[in-house]
Amino acid sequence: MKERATAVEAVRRTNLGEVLRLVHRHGPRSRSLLTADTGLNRSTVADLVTALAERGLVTEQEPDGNKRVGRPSPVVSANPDVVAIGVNPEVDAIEIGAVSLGGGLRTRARLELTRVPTVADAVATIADLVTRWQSEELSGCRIVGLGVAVPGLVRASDGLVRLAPHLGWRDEDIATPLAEALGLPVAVDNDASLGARAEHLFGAAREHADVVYLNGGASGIGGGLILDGTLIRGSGGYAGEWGQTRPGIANEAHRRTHDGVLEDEVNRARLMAAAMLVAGDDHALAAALAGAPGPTADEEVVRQRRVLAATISNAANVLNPSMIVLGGFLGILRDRDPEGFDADVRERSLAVAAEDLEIASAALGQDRLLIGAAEAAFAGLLADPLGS
Amino acid sequence: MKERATAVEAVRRTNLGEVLRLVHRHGPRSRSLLTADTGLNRSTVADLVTALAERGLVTEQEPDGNKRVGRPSPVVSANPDVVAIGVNPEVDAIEIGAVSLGGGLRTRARLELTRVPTVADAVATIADLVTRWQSEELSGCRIVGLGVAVPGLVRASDGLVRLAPHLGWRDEDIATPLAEALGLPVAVDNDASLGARAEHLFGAAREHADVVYLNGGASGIGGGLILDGTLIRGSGGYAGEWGQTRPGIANEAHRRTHDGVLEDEVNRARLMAAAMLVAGDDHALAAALAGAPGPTADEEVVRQRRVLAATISNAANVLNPSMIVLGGFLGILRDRDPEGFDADVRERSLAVAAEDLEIASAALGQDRLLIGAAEAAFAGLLADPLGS
DNA sequence: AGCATATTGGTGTTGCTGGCAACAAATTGG
DNA sequence: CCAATTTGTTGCCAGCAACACCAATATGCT
Repeated sequence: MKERATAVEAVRRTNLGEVLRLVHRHGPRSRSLLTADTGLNRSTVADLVTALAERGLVTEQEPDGNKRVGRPSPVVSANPDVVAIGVNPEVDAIEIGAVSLGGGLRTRARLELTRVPTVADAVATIADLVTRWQSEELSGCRIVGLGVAVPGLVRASDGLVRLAPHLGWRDEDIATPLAEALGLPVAVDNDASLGARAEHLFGAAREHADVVYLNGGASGIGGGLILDGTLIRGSGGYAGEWGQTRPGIANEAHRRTHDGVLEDEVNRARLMAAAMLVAGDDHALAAALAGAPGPTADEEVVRQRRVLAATISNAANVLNPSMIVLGGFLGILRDRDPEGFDADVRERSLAVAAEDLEIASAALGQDRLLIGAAEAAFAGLLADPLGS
Repeated sequence: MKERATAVEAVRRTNLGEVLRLVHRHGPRSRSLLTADTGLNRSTVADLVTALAERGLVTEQEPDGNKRVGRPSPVVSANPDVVAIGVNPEVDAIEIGAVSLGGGLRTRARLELTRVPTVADAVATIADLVTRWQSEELSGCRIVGLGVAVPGLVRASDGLVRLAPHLGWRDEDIATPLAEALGLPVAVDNDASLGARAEHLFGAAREHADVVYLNGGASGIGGGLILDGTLIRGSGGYAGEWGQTRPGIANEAHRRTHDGVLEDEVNRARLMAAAMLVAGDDHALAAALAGAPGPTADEEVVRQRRVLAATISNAANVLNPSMIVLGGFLGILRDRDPEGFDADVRERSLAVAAEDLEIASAALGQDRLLIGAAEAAFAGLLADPLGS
């Protein structure tokens, strides 16, 4: 192996990656469209597509009969037999999905657990299922890697799980044993960051370069941050921990804790209690809140919305995103009256920061984390499509 | 002019820019050091340096006698006769500086004003001085452009000043008339963003890729944000407005306004009042606070520090920077007891986010904005050193 | 002093990449 | 059936960085 590739070869890698990224993220495209999108020469694009097709990364179909003047241009599609595995270990289950190049979820499974998994449990369970998939559902497929979405703090430099409180993991390395068990490259990242990436690529925040993503789960509030089109991880990889910030609460009556952090105040358990629910998913929670008798549930919703809106407008002032995406129960809070919520945020934001700001509830459902995790696994391929 | 440069030529541009950037930002370097830093081949670096020298951007000196084994390597320096002009229009004066390639401030001037300048005033004053400089102090120099640091909100796409409250500017275009008057390219940006860039390149945040910069001035609190090594401007260019965020205040006794924003609570005027000063710069303020009798001044410092620390720890949790730089009177607040302040911030931050976090007061003085503005003017040259 | 060794600059050559022009192919529309 | 239009294909060219080889200059050992 060469110590260092030439800079001209890097151009080739970049261009190959750009073509592959286009067909991966924006669906099948004709060669002529690719030349327009990349700005490269026709002959160059032809060469790049041929190279990708030889490696089995893309396929060329007959031109679609869209009846335009001129010679029809063959359509280039990502090969759906090239897949990445996305994994999301949680307290009660491990979810695994195989995502095709092109973005389609090919298969998925939810493995229920009887106890909170250790790293060894998780590795064994995952390796077992993936190995089975390799000889069944995914036989004939090329698996390029695994991505793991961990509900906790993940060190960016090496993917070490510094702290995943609900799993009870502390300074655990899951990447190495998984990679050894399967012989595949493994990427590990925080779940909210990967959710942000998924919403950015395939969900509510498509085409937005500056995105704030906030997700409310049973365990707390996490976030992801895309600025200038790139996922921001911070110096250690721990960026996005909105749940641990201290919200500005103007009305002291709205405060439930002394000097508490956002996830103490805006909190799924409090909503469940207000809706008089003992258990249930987000869907059940939304329904219960809508049908709850008396003013208690409404008051709690209003209170949490207020605190959340204050936090979001702070984020809008500091980061000036064009899109803020709310996932999990935060989406429920907003959906009770989206216009009112958005107006509340805008009112507390700088006018110029608010003028281009959109707010949306998450578009992708449960598959969000699996897609984001798989995307992290695809990253290496997209950076260097022909690389060994 | 070509419609589109070839991708191989882009490699050349990038490499030329990288060499020039190295000698600009990190001082004179031997050719052999440049090859090591760029990772390029010796012969390539020789070619690049020659091309830059032919354009008068760098000069080569005799090897310094550092007595190392092997053939001595000539030292490459940025040509200090290549300059960019940095400008900072303010309420009471317009500051202008000529910054050399290499980072040195070559000349500067402070033009006192009798009234708040209009855009036309500012353009006339600036153009006048720069024209005089061109035939005197800067005769023989090549001026590559102007950068303007505006105390207000600047639209990223075209440099339009959307709102500069203290100057009374609203939707004003200063770039076009300045560019026409001088025949030079003009870049406009928010003052705090440019201050952040200056601290990042030449000040307290050197070598840090993720930096939060907060500056406290007479008019309020602005900020700049460098993440992943790049200046974050947000979707419209208005990122960094910490002054308009609502701080988390745990102790209600520390609150001075109802539902006020950070710059209502943490505020230079309140400090001046507590120090019983009517006028004075930051130096005078620091001295007065240190010497003020009675507990009033101390209490106000403690109160403002608390509120500021809460805001900063929120930023640390969300952005996970490796360095937070405090400028202006915020630096004074911290300097009263740096260790105590930093500990307060750390205590309210996630442990993992705090472990790599440094906090510092700004290292560059008054020249900060001029250097940052000039750097914005240099950006075009560094992106394409031989371009037209 | 003399020689081997180490490091770097200089020069010409080589290999790779994308652009380009000319030609061929495929389709529409009259 | 032909003109117009658009795109794929082919062969050639220019730009760029790497490489090999030689020259220059220093150190260190004998």
